[in-house]
Amino acid sequence: MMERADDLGLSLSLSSPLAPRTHHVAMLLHAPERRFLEMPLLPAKRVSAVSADEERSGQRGGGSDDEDGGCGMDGSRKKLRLSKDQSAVLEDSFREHPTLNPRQKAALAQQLGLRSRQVEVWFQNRRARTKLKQTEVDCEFLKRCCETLTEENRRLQKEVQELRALKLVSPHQYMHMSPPTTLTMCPSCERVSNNNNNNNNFTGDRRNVVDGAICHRPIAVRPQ
DNA sequence: AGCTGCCCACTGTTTACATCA
DNA sequence: TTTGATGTAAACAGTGGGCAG
Repeated sequence: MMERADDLGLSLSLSSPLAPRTHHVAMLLHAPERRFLEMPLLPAKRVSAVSADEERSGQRGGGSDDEDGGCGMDGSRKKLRLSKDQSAVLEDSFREHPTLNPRQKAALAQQLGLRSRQVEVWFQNRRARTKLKQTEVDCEFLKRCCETLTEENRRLQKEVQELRALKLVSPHQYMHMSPPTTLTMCPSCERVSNNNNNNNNFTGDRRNVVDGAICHRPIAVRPQ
């Protein structure tokens, strides 16, 4: 029963102060990935489950059992389940600042009726979850990049083969052909562009245009 | 150099839910 | 259809190491 990340609906907002510090790949994400990252916060299934449990147990919201560390009379630790409201407040707070200073922590703990330690642990776990989900997103994105590049490579190999064959068969016609698809890699930003639309790599203007931005050290790659 | 507090990674326990016989 | 066993994912929490003040 592997739940997909988007089913879980965890928010991994790139606007989070956590994101730029820890995840470089996230900065490269295109629109679909962004949409995923901006999904709602709580897994709906879990929310309803907790609510049902709340109704059954009548516990929740107060952490009144926590000064003893949540242990029952027999010494067994009773697992705490945060209420929907507590979770919502914590999530809101997390979105504002993924790490807490001692004052914020104490205030939040008081507001929610929890121990500071519980708030601290919740934030630690929340950061870990965020990181895990982000890693999954990054992995998925890189996988798609790899597939795209593999496909592009295959296409270009084929094109090279065809051009070589053409060159052998009719060299004269080959000389008068328009330039084939050519990829140009910018050495500074390491991005690859298709210069079919701008042939300035092979004209007077030797600058390299990558997605509209002009880089200054052109490298032209042409089929042999 | 030792202390303290914080964070992270790892791990264990508990809980809820899905599936199947 | 109901029920109990089982597997899995998620949430909460403890522990130890690293690091900065």
